[in-house]
Amino acid sequence: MNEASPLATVHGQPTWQVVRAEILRRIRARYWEPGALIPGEMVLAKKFGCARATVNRALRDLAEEGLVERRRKAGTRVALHPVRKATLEIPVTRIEVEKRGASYRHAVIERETAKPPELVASKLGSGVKKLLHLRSLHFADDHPFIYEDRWVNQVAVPDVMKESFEHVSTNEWLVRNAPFTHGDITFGAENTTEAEAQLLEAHEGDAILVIQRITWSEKMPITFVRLAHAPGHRLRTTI
Amino acid sequence: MNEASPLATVHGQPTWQVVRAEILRRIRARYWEPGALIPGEMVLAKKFGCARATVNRALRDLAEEGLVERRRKAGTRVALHPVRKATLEIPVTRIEVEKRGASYRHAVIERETAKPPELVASKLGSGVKKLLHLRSLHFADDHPFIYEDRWVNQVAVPDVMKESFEHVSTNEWLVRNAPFTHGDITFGAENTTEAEAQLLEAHEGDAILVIQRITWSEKMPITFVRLAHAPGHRLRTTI
DNA sequence: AAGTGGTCTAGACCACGTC
DNA sequence: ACGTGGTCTAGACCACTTT
Repeated sequence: MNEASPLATVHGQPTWQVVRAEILRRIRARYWEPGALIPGEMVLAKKFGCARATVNRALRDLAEEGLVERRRKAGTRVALHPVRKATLEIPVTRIEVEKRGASYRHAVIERETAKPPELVASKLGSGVKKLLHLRSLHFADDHPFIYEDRWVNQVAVPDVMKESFEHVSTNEWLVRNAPFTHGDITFGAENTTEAEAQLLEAHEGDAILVIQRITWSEKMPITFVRLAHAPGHRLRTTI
Repeated sequence: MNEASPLATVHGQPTWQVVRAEILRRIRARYWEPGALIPGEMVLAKKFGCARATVNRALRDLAEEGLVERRRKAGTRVALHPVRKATLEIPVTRIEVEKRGASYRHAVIERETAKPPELVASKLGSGVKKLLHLRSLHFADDHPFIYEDRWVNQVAVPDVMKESFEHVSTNEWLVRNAPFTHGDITFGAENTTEAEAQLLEAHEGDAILVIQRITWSEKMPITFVRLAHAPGHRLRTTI
């Protein structure tokens, strides 16, 4: 096991990635054990024969992935409990359907201005009164794909009242017209109610994946949406 | 709307984040519309009164988030379909339970060396023959939390045969003794079978969140695991 | 008080992809 | 061929913490 080889002889790859890979190798080989202190950036830079900024880039990347923990003055340590992070892409429904090679279509089932149920109101904040309620279905190749139940804050997005959403899905329209700054998402499994089952062409009680999302623009809540996916729907990702 | 203010008068925040915020503001304000070409790094650097590397850092960050698309020679464009990415943290089960303020305990239900079902075998690759099969339950405050069904490749992790997993969960042991390089994850909803329902103290047919994970060390498959969560379990994250 | 990472700069060279 | 982003460097100053 080589100790201090000045930059491994790898080509094509940027130096910081080579450094990153070498540090990763040492961590995995237990050369630096979990919880152990890794040499400082200047030391590593000299060892690898590169600039400190390059080592910094490598370590910063590893820190973002949760494999090392960095603190000023305290130094860099190998993470005790490397929390792996899986990133799920949240595309617009139309794109998601088309990516599966299916044709997309959507239909608005109900559209009303109404008082939200307590559950929705509490999540959006008590100050939100005027809400547009939209229920719609997204289809993939004419099969129900997602049943969407959405509440939109009219104060945050006044233009929403002018749009029928017959040609553009609410989802896509909002991305264009009311970009959000941040949001909360929860993933869960639920048994379909009779009504949902009918809409999704499923059987009552079928297990479905339900995603709830609330988005804000700064401090102003924009929308709450509950997406009930057809049975069998799966989310995939890699780590 | 100020046009070319050399660095906004924001304090405490690193310059690259100020630049990033300003670019983000212009995108959201439609100053640069979706699909539009953003000025080059050198131009922006001069406009903001900072070094090109600083602008680069800001734009690189935005690119990673999917808000802009960058290509050499072609330049930087505002993304047409900003794919938001939600990052889910995948902690060791024990940590996840303890983070909820509950006490953790686990129990091995079954342990055998067996031929995997076709479904598992196909996912791990046909070359994998010797597998350890482990079924176990994870408890939170003595209530079933996750039912785990796991297959471990004995060739990749020979030491696995020496461990009883009565004191350390397989999950945690593998993190220590067989770190993986990458993996696939799928999230789905399923109705519990009668057997599962009994283990999870649920009713047959209850909707549960099921996570399947396959991990590799380079090209060697390490383990396949199916995690059946107790009814009502939710994953949360922010975007 | 001192050491470590965080950031910034000015300049340079290079790789890629468009032209 | 040429322009843009990608990377690298050497040096500097600063912020945060631990000692």
